[in-house]
Amino acid sequence: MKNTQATIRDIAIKLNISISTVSRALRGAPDVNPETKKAVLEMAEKLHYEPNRVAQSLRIKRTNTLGIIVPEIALHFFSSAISGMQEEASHHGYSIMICQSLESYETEKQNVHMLAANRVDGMFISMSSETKDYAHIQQLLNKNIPVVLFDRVTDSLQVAKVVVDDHDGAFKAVEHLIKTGCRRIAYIGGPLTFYISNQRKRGYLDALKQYNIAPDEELIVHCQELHHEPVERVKRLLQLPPDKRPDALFCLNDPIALPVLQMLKEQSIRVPEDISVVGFTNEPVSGFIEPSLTTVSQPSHEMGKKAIELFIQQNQDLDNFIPATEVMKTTLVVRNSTRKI
Amino acid sequence: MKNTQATIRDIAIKLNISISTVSRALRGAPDVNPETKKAVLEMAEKLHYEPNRVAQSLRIKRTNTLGIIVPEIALHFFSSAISGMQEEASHHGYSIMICQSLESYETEKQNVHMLAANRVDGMFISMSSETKDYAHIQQLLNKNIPVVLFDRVTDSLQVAKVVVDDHDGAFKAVEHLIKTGCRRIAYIGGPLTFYISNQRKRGYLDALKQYNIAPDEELIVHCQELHHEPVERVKRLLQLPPDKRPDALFCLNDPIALPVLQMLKEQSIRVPEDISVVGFTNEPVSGFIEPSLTTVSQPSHEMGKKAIELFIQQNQDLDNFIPATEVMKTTLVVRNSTRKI
DNA sequence: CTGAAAGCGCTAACAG
DNA sequence: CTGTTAGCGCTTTCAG
Repeated sequence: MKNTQATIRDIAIKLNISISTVSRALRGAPDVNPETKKAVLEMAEKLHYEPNRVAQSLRIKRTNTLGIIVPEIALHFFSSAISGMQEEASHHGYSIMICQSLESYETEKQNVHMLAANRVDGMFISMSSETKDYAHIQQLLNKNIPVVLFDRVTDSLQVAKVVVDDHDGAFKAVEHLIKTGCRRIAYIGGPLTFYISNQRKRGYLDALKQYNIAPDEELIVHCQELHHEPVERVKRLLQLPPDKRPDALFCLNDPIALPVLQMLKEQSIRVPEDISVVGFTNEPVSGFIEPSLTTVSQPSHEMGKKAIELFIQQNQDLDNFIPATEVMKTTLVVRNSTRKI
Repeated sequence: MKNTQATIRDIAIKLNISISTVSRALRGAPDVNPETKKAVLEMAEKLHYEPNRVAQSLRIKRTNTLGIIVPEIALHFFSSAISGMQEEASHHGYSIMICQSLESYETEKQNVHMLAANRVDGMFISMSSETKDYAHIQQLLNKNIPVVLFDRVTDSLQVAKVVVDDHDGAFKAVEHLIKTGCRRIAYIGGPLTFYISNQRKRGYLDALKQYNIAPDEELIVHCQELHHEPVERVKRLLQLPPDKRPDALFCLNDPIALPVLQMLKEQSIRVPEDISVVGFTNEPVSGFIEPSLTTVSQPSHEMGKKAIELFIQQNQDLDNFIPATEVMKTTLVVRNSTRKI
């Protein structure tokens, strides 16, 4: 009593016709007698027939399934991007399979293998902060499996990408800090190998330069780990002598800025009077925290949709395909963690 | 140049042995010459062989894939539950496929069909608020596809379930309101057919009863739609004459309570001085909003893990399996949207 | 320890 | 318009 699932064979036998006719009828092929077709459809309904996509996939060498790898499903930026992908994918008849790397390079590699073994038709990857070797992804390309990177990307790979203009977003954020009177602006970033962190750092440095503020190495922090280290590093910055101390913090992202804000509150350091704080991403929490967080907003849902669109385009014209990088605009959302102009 | 993927056949030919031997070696079967095995493994590595799970699945009639259907991926409760399922599933060698119903019954049905067509080994469903007919799920059971319902469940189906003690959570929430001096407590719920809404309503009514407060039908609201309607309905409640007006709102969940809180702020109605508000779920935002929201916390990540565990158990002992309902404990999180005792 | 052969459920020529 | 046939890549008897 295991697999009670009906097959086209069952339908064929019941109707005393061949399985190929059933197959054709089911798929709505043009050259099939309307009566036969009707009979097949009715019998399928009656037997609760459900096409076996596994068998189909094996035969047609396509699974109509897309694989997604993100660092952490539960982070709003990613769940929102996934949601966008899911919607767009289902419009095009694709199912999605999801993995999380939990910011581990090894897990990410395993995820890639698992999805490859499942023969997904394409992979959508936002890389772990640990990842600095891209052989596992290059291998997919060698096997002609389309890859779209989003948000957490790298220059080392010739593939379609969906990113925001990190440099521009960071520039606008830091410019805002400068315009509101901050001069000793610290950058709280991620690992040195972390692409988006470096892009945002470049934007930070360029803004300083434009306003003739000399960067101070002491105020540029690279965290290896993003959960606990940032708060500790900021604490250390606050212990610098008064003239060395930062008067603003530009954080790699909101998940870093929020606990920092929390810590400042605990230490009774006033924001923005004593120190300004800016994040990146615009998590839903950020608008509600007290003081609300000034941040750079990324269109997560749209980025997800766009990633799928890029894949669809690429598939339509496989031969002369040039990997496109879609750069989406960020918006500076000014709230209360920075001073008024 | 399409599928450059190596197969066991390729390995067999290169090594001049039979494909069955390759298959055995790859799966680490016991009865295979260590030398042959070594050669096979090396050749597999060399050819970047990746087992074809599609073919495997067709043959062994198991896909090692689990299907998940939630109303909305981007809601924190669900993305957190999914994250828990993903982790637990991958421990047991399962991949996961994800769909969202977007609170639509029709979409939910399509999702079920799609996952069934993909021959997932089990389905994990949190039903849409629209769903009041369960034939689509009953059909899965008839086909011996294990189903685990979580959070959004129903009594009408004999399946494994993971829920929180909604009645108890609601009771505690309302009891807290009463103890802090509220007497005209409104319940802002979902559709009459929405199981969890009714459970929470029961908890609400029982708390009133226990404290000898007569329920007032006027204060019990059932919203058909959960995005805009609740705020409108609360506005109407506030227009009641002073002696009829509620002094507290117990909301079905945080996604309802938060916009309500926002609206009260806009209307300069003080919380909790003029009116207390309690939610359910404990979204991350809820602790940060001003005033922070008193709510009932659900262990979303753990619920996800538990759902997978239930499925694994069920699979180990298919014959004498009795569908278990796992009831998890909620915690009342007292914050600033309710008065102090 | 290894090979031959059958078949999972379906599609796609090809022939009528 | 319909049936026959040959696989897709893999596992699994059954013989050696």
